[in-house]
Amino acid sequence: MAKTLPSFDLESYLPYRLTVIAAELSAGLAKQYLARFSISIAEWRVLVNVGYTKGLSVRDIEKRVGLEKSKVSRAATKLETKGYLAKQVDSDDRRLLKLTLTDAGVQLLHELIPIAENYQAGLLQKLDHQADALHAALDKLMEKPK
Amino acid sequence: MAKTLPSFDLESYLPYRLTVIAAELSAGLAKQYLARFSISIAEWRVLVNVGYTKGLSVRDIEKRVGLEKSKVSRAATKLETKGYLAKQVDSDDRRLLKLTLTDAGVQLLHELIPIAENYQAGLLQKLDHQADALHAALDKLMEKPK
DNA sequence: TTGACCTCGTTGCAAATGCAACAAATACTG
DNA sequence: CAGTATTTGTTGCATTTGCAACGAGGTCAA
Repeated sequence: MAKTLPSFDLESYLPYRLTVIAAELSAGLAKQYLARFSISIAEWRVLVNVGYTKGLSVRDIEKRVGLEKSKVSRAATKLETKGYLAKQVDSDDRRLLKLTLTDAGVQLLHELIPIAENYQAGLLQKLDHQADALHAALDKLMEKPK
Repeated sequence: MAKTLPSFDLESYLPYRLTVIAAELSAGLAKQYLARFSISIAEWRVLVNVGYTKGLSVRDIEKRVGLEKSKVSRAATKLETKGYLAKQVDSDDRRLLKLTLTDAGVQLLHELIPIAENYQAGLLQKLDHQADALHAALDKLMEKPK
């Protein structure tokens, strides 16, 4: 056997690298902070989106955040159960659900946002002055193929 | 109600951005290519690692790739079932498993690597000349806090 | 050598996930 | 209009996941 393999550098393979790093960052945030509030990452994302754009539907969030609609649906249901958001049928298009934060949801965000900002601040510090370059590169990566 | 929320920019929030992008890239690769070979992402990672460093153990891969050891174990078992790799008890330390590609595994990598390279090439093209900057920033992000 | 402790890989189990199927609502088409 | 097709959110179900527990092997000190 001992056939030669084509050369390949896994360490600089982008899908791999980004996945590892993203998982690490999300886990760092979730396990240290969000877990204290019994909030999952999916719930956190839904919460933030609903907080900053009122009346979003499940589908809107699916598209914005890249979460499966079933995941959004279940996260929204949990948040509703916990009293953080309210579902309301859209009167114009009754298939749509308008999601809105309750007062408790707003209150919760007031607690979570500083934690998130703090985490981000730590990351930016590590990045030194390269944050802009990082975002620029990520923008490029997300461009649709022409 | 209508309480004001602290300002927060989800779009530039790094754990979020990286997660979305990483998921998109991995899905792009997996759904278009790996799926054809009935290979999951975890299996693909194990395969590549075993291919390029012979005699790795499950624990080695766990550390290198950031996969749960149970995930590595199950991926390795599947690859073994499919005939792509062989498990062999280390004679020096009989707790360890040495993982090695079979000929079929080498053959499979010969098919997969060009596909992966091609995918990466597309990403690099999008990145234009910013690939180095991206990697440099990711390196910074991964630095251990001092 | 014995006994306490650590490490490796696997597995049981509960929870999370993704996908397809579904009902309800709306849009389109002739 | 009627009838068909599409969209939206939920749910059933099979698969995947992460964690803890386990057996087997190894280490170390007394």
